[in-house]
Amino acid sequence: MDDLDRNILNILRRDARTPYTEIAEEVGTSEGTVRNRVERMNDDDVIERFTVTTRTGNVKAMIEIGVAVDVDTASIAERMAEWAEVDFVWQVSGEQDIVLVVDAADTRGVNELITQAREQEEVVSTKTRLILDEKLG
Amino acid sequence: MDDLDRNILNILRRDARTPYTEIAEEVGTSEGTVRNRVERMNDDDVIERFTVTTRTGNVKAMIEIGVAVDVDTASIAERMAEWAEVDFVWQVSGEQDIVLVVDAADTRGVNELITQAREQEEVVSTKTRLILDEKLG
DNA sequence: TATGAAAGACTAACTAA
DNA sequence: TTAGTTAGTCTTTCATA
Repeated sequence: MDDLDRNILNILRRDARTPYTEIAEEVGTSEGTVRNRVERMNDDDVIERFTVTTRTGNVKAMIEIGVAVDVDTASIAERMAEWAEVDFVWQVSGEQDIVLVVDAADTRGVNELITQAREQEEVVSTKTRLILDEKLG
Repeated sequence: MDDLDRNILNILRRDARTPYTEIAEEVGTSEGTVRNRVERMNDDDVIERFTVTTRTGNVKAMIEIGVAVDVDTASIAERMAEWAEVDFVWQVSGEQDIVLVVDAADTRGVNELITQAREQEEVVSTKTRLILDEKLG
């Protein structure tokens, strides 16, 4: 990871479809180098995946979840990552243990996810915040 | 937005570099149709952007920020979105007003961001949670 | 929806550090 | 031995009918 890698990543974060030739010109190197660097970062999991961000549903929310002390948080997290409309599942420090970032069609969709979370035996508390606006870094 | 759009999106979410020809085969239509659909979704902002998810920094965190009542939250959010290492800025409901999702090289990097946030006049409180693990939905 | 043209990405051989 | 470059080839996308 050097400055060249970081420069390439910054361009890809804004638009992952920027041609290698264009990136090369911007960062001052050859197309081949950019390609090699991207491949290497992809293999090394510096780049996790190429993806699209969507604004399909119009209601995004953070659902913060507390779980019982004696359960395996990771396996619950893994299960929740499979739920439709869930974008991220984070295990976090702080009062709650898991944060779901969800993107639902409407508030009813968010509510169904909260209900679904509460129905899990391991879940002892939930706290939801609507994401009113999002800006990308 | 119909089922065809949704199918295409699901493929792009997992790998945004899947060729149109391959997507077409998988969803049972032609390359041109896929291309037109993707272009349309891109124009309509159903697709926000093509991007890469990275695991560069090893410390991710949520920095929850409370701001004074009489200030323009949106403009602060916009400013913070420009900070390096910030992935998302969300305006949220709940006790705090803004959530930064950051991806820093180490805990010092996170700490610098917290400090930077506190230095803003409008900021009255911060609360940070480390993201210990992330799973993608 | 097909087809040819253009753009982009990939292969592999080569060069330099 | 590793990273970078380059030319030629192949794949994907794009525009046209």
